[in-house]
Amino acid sequence: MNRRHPAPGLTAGAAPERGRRVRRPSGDDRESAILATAERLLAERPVADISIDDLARGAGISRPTFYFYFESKEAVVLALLDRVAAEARALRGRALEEVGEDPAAIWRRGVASIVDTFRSHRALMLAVGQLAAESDEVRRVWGDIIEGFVEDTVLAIESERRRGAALPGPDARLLAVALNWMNERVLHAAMSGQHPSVHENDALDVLLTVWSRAVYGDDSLGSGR
Amino acid sequence: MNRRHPAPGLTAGAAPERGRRVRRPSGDDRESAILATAERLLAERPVADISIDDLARGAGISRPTFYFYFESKEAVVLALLDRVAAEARALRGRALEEVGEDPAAIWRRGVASIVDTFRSHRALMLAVGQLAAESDEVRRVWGDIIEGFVEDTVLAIESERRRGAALPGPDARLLAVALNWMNERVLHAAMSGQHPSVHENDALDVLLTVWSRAVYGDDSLGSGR
DNA sequence: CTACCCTATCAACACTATGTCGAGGAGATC
DNA sequence: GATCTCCTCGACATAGTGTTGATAGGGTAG
Repeated sequence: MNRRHPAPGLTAGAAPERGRRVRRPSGDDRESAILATAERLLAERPVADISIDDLARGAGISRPTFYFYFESKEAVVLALLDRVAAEARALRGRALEEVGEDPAAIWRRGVASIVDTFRSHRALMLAVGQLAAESDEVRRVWGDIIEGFVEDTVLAIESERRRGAALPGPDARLLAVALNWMNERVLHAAMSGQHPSVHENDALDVLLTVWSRAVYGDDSLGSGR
Repeated sequence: MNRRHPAPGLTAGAAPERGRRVRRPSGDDRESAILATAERLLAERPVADISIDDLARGAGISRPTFYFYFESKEAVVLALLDRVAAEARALRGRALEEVGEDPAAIWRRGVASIVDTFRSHRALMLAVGQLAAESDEVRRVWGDIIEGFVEDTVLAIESERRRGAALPGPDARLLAVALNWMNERVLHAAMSGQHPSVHENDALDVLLTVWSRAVYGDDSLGSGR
């Protein structure tokens, strides 16, 4: 009963447990073979149509062996999500540093980095959306990621209000939660081609317009068309 | 092979096929027993935890008999959704008539009627949210309902722009799609207690604030706190 | 070098759920 | 009373999940 199962999502929620344990190679190989298979299959079809057996066979192992590496299909997706979330945080951090102190640029880059992350990992994002409906664990981890954006947003709104640039009004957190869920939903609809939706290429513009107006009451973030 | 299965969702998309066919009573009784069971069970636990067998047993029939009345679990939920959607359209229609020509009141009532519908059918709304992730059919029907709101919204935005009251800017449809998906997502999060979310009682206020600012650039719809 | 342990592996099983087939029964209609 | 249509279910086929128990083989401690 000496399983590994690194408790997916703790990585995203708390401190990452970086630092691979010393293990003989085959273990890590299998693990990444599973991850790679998941990525490949997700590009082809929805998560719901991928069985644990597909994942196992794709990685060249049997189904019971799969369970030695992951607790479930969700755990695999969560592992992929951890990597992407880390990458996204890095991207976002770099984008925001690069841009200095100009508030308009900060907002633009902040929202744009979310849009970019969705666009460059559409298959994963779609899968997470699916699974979030079924799995408490996935919903929690995804919620934690959104929570990160919300907290950034709250800080930014409050700082802009202090400066007198942003409209006063409802609790910054309420506004932040609403705007960030809007991003998530609009992007999901756009990526999946759900009807009704905006085209992928229009998403950033509309979202920014709504953010701009919701925070400042005007189009000072640009692209109000 | 003389099945009934009224093609759920067509009812929502096109003209409702009102007017029950003349059938001996037991048929309709069974059908509504299934519907009632679904409603009862949905109030207790998530759709995913309700099997077709639960539905059948709850209605006092066997599983194969269930299939005589509905194609699947989704079809049952869709049937419930049809009823609620009709009711919601009526509510919305009445609310808007009652309010005359005052634009601010129209917006407020329009958004409020959506919030109310969510609140008075939370179990169903949650179930639809779950199933929309898995089933194309549910996603399509739900999308059609949202599309209805979007079209109303587009008309209202364009009319307010013509009057010179609303800000010009991005295509009204893009704005409408974003705002309506925001409603959906924020309300879902609120109803399910997903983290992060706004409290159910705060939802209307925040949403209205964002709508107001996105359309007019100010809090002219009131409740900007 | 041998006995032992620990990691890794899978065949086989137990279980749960879905959807279908075919054989009826029971009222209405001819 | 023959027939038709609606309705019903036992029994089956299928597909997926998760677990158990047996085992192979590398590392290592005695």
